[in-house]
Amino acid sequence: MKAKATLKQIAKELNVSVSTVSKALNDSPEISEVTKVKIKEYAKLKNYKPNVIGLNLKNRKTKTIGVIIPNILNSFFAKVFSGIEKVADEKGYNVIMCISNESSEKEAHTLEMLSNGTIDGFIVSVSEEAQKNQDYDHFSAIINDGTPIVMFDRIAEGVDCDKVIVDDFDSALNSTQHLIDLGCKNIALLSSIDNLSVGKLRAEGYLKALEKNNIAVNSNIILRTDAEEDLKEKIEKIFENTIDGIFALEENDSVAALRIALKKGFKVPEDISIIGFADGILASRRLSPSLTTISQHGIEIGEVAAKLLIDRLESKEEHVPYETVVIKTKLKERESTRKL
Amino acid sequence: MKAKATLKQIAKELNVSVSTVSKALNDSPEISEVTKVKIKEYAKLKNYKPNVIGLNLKNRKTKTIGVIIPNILNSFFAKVFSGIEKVADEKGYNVIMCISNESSEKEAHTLEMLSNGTIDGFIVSVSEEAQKNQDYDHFSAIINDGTPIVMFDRIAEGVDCDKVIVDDFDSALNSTQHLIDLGCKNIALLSSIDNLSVGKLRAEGYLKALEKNNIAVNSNIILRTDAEEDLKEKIEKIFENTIDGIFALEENDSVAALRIALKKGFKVPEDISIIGFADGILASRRLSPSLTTISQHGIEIGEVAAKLLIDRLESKEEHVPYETVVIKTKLKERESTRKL
DNA sequence: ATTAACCTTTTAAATGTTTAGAGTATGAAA
DNA sequence: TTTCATACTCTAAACATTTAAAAGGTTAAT
Repeated sequence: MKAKATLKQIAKELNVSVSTVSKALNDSPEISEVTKVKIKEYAKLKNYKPNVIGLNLKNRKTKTIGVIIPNILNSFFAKVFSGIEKVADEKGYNVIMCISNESSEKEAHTLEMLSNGTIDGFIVSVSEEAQKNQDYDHFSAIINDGTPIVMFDRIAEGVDCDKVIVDDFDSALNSTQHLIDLGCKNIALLSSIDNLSVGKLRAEGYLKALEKNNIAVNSNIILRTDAEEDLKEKIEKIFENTIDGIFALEENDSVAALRIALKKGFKVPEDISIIGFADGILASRRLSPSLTTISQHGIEIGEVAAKLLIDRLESKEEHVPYETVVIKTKLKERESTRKL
Repeated sequence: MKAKATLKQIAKELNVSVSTVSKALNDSPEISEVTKVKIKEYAKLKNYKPNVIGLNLKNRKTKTIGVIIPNILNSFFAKVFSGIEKVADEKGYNVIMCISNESSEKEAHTLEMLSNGTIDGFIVSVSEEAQKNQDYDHFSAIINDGTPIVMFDRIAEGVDCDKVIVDDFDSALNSTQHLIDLGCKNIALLSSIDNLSVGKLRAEGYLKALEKNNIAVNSNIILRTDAEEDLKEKIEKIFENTIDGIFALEENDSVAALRIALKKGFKVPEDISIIGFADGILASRRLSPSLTTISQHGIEIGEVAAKLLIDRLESKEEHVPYETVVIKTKLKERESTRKL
């Protein structure tokens, strides 16, 4: 492990001052051609690369953004991340990634840790715990300290910052309407994410669609929970009622519903049509029958979030107003719904 | 955006020197109780947090590790990453993540970028392109410069560094043997990753099992390719031969094989048994019938890799010999294979 | 009273970089 | 020959931190 070349070492070796070396390497007109050539050649020989930390200290920025997501194994978040990484890379930014594991405390801790110089700004999707407890003070504190945050998907209503969301309400409304248009009279709602802001919005969209079509709400075929356990049992209970349509707010819910429907001998889509939100890539489109899904454009969400953040970081203006970008979802019709 | 508190500002405000403040906050015995209390209180009031970059420059390390993986949408890599993140977090390290997108050039560029002070060490799974071209110089260069690298899964044979691998050869051997034990006489091999080191090793394991059991190699039922396109067509061609077992080297391959088998009217596992390597979480165990898989313990791989790297970073010894840790896979018997 | 010992604080250097400003030499113009 | 501009290089400060070493002051011991 040979010591890395620094300006200081080069300066000493060539009997010039550190600043001469710096200026020569930055091609300053103050330095004579002869000296420049000499220094540049020597630097190349020694494979000199400016030390990033020295630069960071000088510039008081790091060209690094911190991403905090609840869980990388959820492929929606993985997709968003890949969008972030793509844009960050294009603009010369690094990405530090932290997993909150849905813990409010780890979220807060990470914000604290990274905001003291390590990163220039954050992109965050709020942890379940923080959403449940409406515990958003750690975000406000960081923003007040001057570190910008962009939130996506799971956002904190009260916190003033840039946000990127999916049109959860509208797409739930439209999807439910789609089921109604297909002739479904008894549409079950399956939600295992009723603790999340997005879950609530989607459920509201469903209810709105029923209301618009003068369909009475049947609470026997509505499952709104936040527990992972007994999901199967709970869904099976829903099946004890008459249903001809299922609207699932999460990929897990729709996959589980499909399996149960098939097991109970229903024909999909002939007897029951199923539409579900799809976080992921793998499951839904590969099942038989493949699931009609509402795709959430995870990659695009990530790209937009990264652009918002970097634009703010590089803006000369002090007080750019905060933006909320809504990404439109798209209904991907597959085999689990009849054709109109 | 109020300016963040620094030692300098505190020192000025309290009319002491910067070093007094530093020492007081670090609880140095050199400083009197009175002064300590005064400084600590003021620092707390101003919410002083030491600037990490200043520290990094001083300590010449950043407590940050760089992870370079080919693709975060592949859930095997997502799993490994979550293992890395977990250990890193426990030991107080941050993780910068970069996606190589299977590009050798981006891989090299990332190594270059980050190795000049930003990170203390790397964890890498080699890009497809680099593996194809045996283009590993960028790794050696970084290691020579004194930045440690730990490679996992897709490793570079010639490069001297810590490695974490799965026992690809042995597990392919054992899985094929398992199919043979089940009575399969004509076991097809499906590989769409024949360009990767792991793909080659697994194929060799398959061949070795046939050899051991004196089963002639039938090249008509062996598919070794590195192209994603026409995978379905290629697999369908394999089905034109007599087969009663399928050994798939990648999740995609096994899922595709299952669908095709079912479509062609085969009963699984009665007519054909299927075993596949499983990178992911979602697909295989949810299909009907669910797939028997070789699970790769992605999270454990990540944990071990992170431990290896951090141990090396924090070791006082200069020349700790490099290690190669082999993680044992496990056959998860599900519905796509008969019971013995 | 002198000195040693001690306690507390400050100075200065170090990490690697940039850059404003000062300094020096050379050549030309007056 | 003096002066001035020009061309080049160097000094020093800045970013935020730590720490060895020096310095200042008090107390106690000889």
